[in-house]
Amino acid sequence: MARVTSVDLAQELGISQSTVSRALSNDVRIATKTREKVQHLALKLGYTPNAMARSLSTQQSRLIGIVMSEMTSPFYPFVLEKLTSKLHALGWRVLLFSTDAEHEVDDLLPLVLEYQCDGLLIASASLSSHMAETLSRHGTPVVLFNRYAADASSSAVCCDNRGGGRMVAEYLLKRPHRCYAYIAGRENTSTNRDRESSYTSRLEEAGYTVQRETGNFTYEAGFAAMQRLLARSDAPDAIFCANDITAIGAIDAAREAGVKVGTDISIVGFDDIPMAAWGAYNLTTIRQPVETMIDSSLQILLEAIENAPLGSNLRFIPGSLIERGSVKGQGQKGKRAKG
Amino acid sequence: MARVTSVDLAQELGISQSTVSRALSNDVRIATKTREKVQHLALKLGYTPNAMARSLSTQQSRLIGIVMSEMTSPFYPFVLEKLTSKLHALGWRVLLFSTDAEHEVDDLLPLVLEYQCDGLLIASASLSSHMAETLSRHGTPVVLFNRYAADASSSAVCCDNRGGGRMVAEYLLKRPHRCYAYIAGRENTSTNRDRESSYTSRLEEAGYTVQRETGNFTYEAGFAAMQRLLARSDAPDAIFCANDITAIGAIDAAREAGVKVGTDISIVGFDDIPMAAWGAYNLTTIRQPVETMIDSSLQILLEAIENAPLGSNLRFIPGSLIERGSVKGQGQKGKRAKG
DNA sequence: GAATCTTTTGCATACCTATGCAATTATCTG
DNA sequence: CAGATAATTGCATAGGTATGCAAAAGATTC
Repeated sequence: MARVTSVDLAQELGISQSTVSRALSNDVRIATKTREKVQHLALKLGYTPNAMARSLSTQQSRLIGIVMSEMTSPFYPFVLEKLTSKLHALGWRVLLFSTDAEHEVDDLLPLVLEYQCDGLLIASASLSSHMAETLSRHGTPVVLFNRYAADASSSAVCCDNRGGGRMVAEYLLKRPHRCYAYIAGRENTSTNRDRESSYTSRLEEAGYTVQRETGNFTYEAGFAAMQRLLARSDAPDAIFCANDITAIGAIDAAREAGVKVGTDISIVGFDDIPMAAWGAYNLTTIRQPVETMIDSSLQILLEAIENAPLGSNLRFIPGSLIERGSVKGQGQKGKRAKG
Repeated sequence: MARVTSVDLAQELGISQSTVSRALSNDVRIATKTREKVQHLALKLGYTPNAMARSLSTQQSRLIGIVMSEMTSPFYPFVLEKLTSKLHALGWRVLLFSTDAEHEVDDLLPLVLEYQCDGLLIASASLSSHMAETLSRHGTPVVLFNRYAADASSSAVCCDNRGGGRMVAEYLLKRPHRCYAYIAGRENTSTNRDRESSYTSRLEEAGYTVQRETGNFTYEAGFAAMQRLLARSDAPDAIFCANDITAIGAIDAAREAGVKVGTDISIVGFDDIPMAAWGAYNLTTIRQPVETMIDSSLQILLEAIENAPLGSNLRFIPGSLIERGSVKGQGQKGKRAKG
């Protein structure tokens, strides 16, 4: 029951604890023979180093805190999985925190700090500038994923949401549409703001006004918003949704109302979650460059941990438009379900 | 930059470190005045206790390891989110490990042990008996979620998959079906085995033989399996899929082939993920009692951490059949998309 | 074989908190 | 006010690892 420690190994072999420690970390100064003896015994006795003690001694926890808020939205589990497996491969461990609403992130931070995380990654949630400052005082680097701070005080990696919104506007403008709308995501997110403002301003540039319905990035909200749009006298025939889940809800609402998506009206999403490719939806959308975004975040974060903190680092990575069947005049593109 | 420690507080106030420690943990023995002084200064200087040092001292990490394998399958993010938020509320932190294939879980365990997790929760992955033994030697309680060990050596909480499979068989038998099939999940999972064997044996009891296609719990596999089934001369008209994602793939394949789901053929899933309720699929399925399963797991795990390890504890929680529109002769039940 | 250099090991301590026990101070009692 | 009890604080150490520096052992050279 009592775990075996490096001291136990030392006693058993009649050598000092420091030698054991060095032998186990393959220190060149230790004679090959001793090293082998130690490692052999360690294996035999099932020795496991105590990471807590090590952290205390080295002042490094090898722990990365990940704070994630929309864990059940299909986009983020993928991100989380990739992040953790990549971090593991690099010898880091992941301390996971989840939060529902945005404001709770601040309450979580003390816990992160208690565990001496060497770095922090915050996905789909933002950080008060006060907390950003606390972190920086502690010397804990932080990277925001798919959000950025208004004051650009923290590093962040985002999809180029503005570029994406503009791309959608231009794509829709090229096809025969009368009337445009946007179904929003949660209002206080940079993601929603950027997608909306770029889409809207591009359309206004072209002389259109854009209808708007509220939403919150969920299926149910998309469904309801679409029903409201369809009930209008000037119902739009080109709808850009804040994300794919919302768009899918909108499609289902349209179908239920007997409106043909891809023929009568156009719906475009954002994310390219797996469900967007599912046969029943076949959704035209902006694909977030997830892998690149993940790699970028990790690169920035780990870099900041290694070297001194080198100020904040903002990176926007362009997405790409994936043409499927939910926009008018696209022909039968992507009609087949994804293989 | 240098983090402020309890020693710093002590020096600043001209008292001993032990008094600071006790004051911060609200020890009754400390005079109210002193306690307030200490807590006030702690707040002012932004003192954060060092969890590593505490763990070392108390021999408790307050860390729960969660190992999860199918993080991108829609069922598990929900589980993960619930688990972490409930654990947080109870003052525990979550160390997250993800793994692709089953065999890798063993490789992960040393890492879990290094960080002195007080308990371990393994979801949708299983544990070699060798590793189960290692854990028990270290005195680390473990609970399996939705898997159980063949030798019942570890505690586990599962949906009653056998009951679920039987329920589906009986439900389908009551309606006009000619010919039955099963689209499998990953073969080496207890989940798949239990769902299949109970379904099949109940149907065989009723004098039917059951066709079978392989799969692996994914959309793509379900899609392909359905295509193969439809290509058969004796194509089945009642298909039970190992999980919802597979069933959704199957539905899309059927539609593409011009087969009407809920009219020409019946498809039933397992899990009741949110997508099952989406208008386009409207899938009849077995709902896993997730919340109950989660609460049960935590209860068993935390109990085992508190008290001595009290042997293994198996719990099977019954699911319930959710009638929607993907089975023949159901009428229009659940035709509306979920509100 | 002494002197020098190289290789290998050990000593001592830092890291930060919690806690048993002893010591000190304050409060009470008759 | 002495003596006893209660309240409060401090001392000392454990917990397990890493690491700077000194010491010891071994190898090399002339």
